[in-house]
Amino acid sequence: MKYVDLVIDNKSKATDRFYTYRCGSDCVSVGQKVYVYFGKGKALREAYVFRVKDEPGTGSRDLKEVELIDEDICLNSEMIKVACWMRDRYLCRYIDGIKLFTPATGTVKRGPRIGALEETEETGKEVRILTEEQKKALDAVGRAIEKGDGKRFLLWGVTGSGKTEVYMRAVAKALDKEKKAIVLVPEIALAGQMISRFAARFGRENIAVLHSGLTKAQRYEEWQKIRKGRVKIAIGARSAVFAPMEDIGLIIIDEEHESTYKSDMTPKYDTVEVAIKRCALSGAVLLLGSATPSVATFYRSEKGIYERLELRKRYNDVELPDVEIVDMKDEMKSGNMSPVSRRLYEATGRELAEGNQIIYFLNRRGYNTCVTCGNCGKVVKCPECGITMTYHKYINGLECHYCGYREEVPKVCPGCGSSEMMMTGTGTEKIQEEVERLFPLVETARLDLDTAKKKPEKILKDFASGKVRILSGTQIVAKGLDYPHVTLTGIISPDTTLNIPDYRSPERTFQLITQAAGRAGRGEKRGKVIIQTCDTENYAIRAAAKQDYMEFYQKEIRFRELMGYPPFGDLIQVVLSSSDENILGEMAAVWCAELKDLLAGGGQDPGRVLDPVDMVYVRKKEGCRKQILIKCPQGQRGIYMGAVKALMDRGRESREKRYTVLVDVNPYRA
DNA sequence: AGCACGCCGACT
DNA sequence: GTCGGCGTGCTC
Repeated sequence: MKYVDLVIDNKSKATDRFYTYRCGSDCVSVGQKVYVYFGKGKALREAYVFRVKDEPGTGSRDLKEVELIDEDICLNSEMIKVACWMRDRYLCRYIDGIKLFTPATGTVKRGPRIGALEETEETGKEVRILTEEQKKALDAVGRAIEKGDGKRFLLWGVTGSGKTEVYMRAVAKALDKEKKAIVLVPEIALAGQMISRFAARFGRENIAVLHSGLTKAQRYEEWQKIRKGRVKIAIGARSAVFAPMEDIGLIIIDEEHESTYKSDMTPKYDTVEVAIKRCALSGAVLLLGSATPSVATFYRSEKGIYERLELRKRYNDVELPDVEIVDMKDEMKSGNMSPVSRRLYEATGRELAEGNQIIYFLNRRGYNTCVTCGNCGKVVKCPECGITMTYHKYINGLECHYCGYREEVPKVCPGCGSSEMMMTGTGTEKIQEEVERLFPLVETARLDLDTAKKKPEKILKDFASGKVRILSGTQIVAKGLDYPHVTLTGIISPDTTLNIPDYRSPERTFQLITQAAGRAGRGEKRGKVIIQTCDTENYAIRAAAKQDYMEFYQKEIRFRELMGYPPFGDLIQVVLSSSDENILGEMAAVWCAELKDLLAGGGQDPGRVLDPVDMVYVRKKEGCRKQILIKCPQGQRGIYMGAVKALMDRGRESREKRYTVLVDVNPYRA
């Protein structure tokens, strides 16, 4: 007879603890899914084994018995440990962590088999000769895999320096050691390319794919392939970090700095942190890759927490583009009200005359980004989310970019009734219109979320064939595009990203400019980049113009240290929401005071708890929201998270709570 | 979260 | 008398 500590699968926070059951079967192990009767319920409930014991332990009460063991879904002790760790790190429940490791069960709808889904273009076994830098990087990673000591690397490689080739060879080394590998990409769209290249090298049958775009049946099938050890490589977006894999030798995170690695759903985990944990538990090697590493990651590579491997040389020795900054304040002063500066206009004309192609980049969809009343100054906001509505010409209406809510443009101000409604702020639609006006003789196109939904292939095909000469768009054009005839990139306004009130705005701006600039000059001819900004002296823009990561990093890291921002500790965001403004204000004050008390009692500086502030995004359903930010210094995580958790548990005991609490560690936006 | 228990008012 | 409303409390 064995005894097991179980975690019951339900939606309650109150049952987030271990329950001891008797188990008749001796072959029960940690991580197993079982079925039990729980409480007064008469239906079988799902549960997971967290501990297996020979004695029941304290309290001799009559225990219930495990009714059934699920043979198909079994995790292992490493995964259970990760779930336990996540509970402390992200203040979620045991079961929230477990659920990430399990395939969604329920209605098993048979979708198309994955293999048939993408045409795996077997590009042949093209084997490139490694550069010296690639060899060096691969040797270091290979040695670590050999040792299985859980070492971590940052592969800092400029675009076109051959990171993927290093990834593939590192995976090959892991396979040689009878180990397996997980490869993570920032989004589903980029998984396709990675899968194709890995499939060509390792064979499609040796690869499983995991991402949120799969149907339940597909996900279940891929999950079992991994769980049963039938594949040695798992590729996918962030959720693939929970691949149910044993004998992991290597986890690769490509484009490590991308924000998509932070989950927006509970538990709000950070994929890199989870990967670090899994590697530490299994002795696997972690390989983070980026051309523009996050400041936090680079700091760790400076401190030796990650070993830094550099790929500075681009294939074919492609020259870096020539970058120019245009001051948009001067443009306006001299009467040019167009979002396209004279310099950019001239340069575009020159490149067109040479027969080249041009990309205009602006990180904002829509035509006008703001509708304001000229009389009372009121801005039209989404009734659901409270954020500014964007005017789209192609639907001739307003759209909320947060929830998708649409409405007509009000003829008169909903606040004061004035008819002086003003449309301001420039988005990609307006840029496209401006480009058509300025260059009426050439074919142009726009690529952003709106056009990508309809006919992305056609736009890309027309651009690839050279039919379209000027392509304007959002992030999509800054990312993967690789066309040799693009010689000029116009960065219309990095200020939109820079002016978002978030401590990482400079970092994101630097990354975006670098990415966008990387689109120009990928062929024979040297590229040119024009950055239009009102903030010509800004360090992020200056450094990006020089393509000098180190200069940016050194400025930024000093600022972070001064402010106590990551990587110098964690930012804990406590979000309180309520339909009643008074209750919210009251509770925010109480939480703030009690957090300060608790921390002061633990010998901490209460000044690290910032006063509650209203949040920009206000969903109507949640009523109003306030956030309290806590700057937790390095090494004090336990005390700080403990204080937050203590308050959350206490709040649960008080019966009538007319408000809700959410906690996000190092949120995407703070 | 379920689910049952229990205490109170309305209707057969 | 007893049916059913939901407030309260526990789950190995």
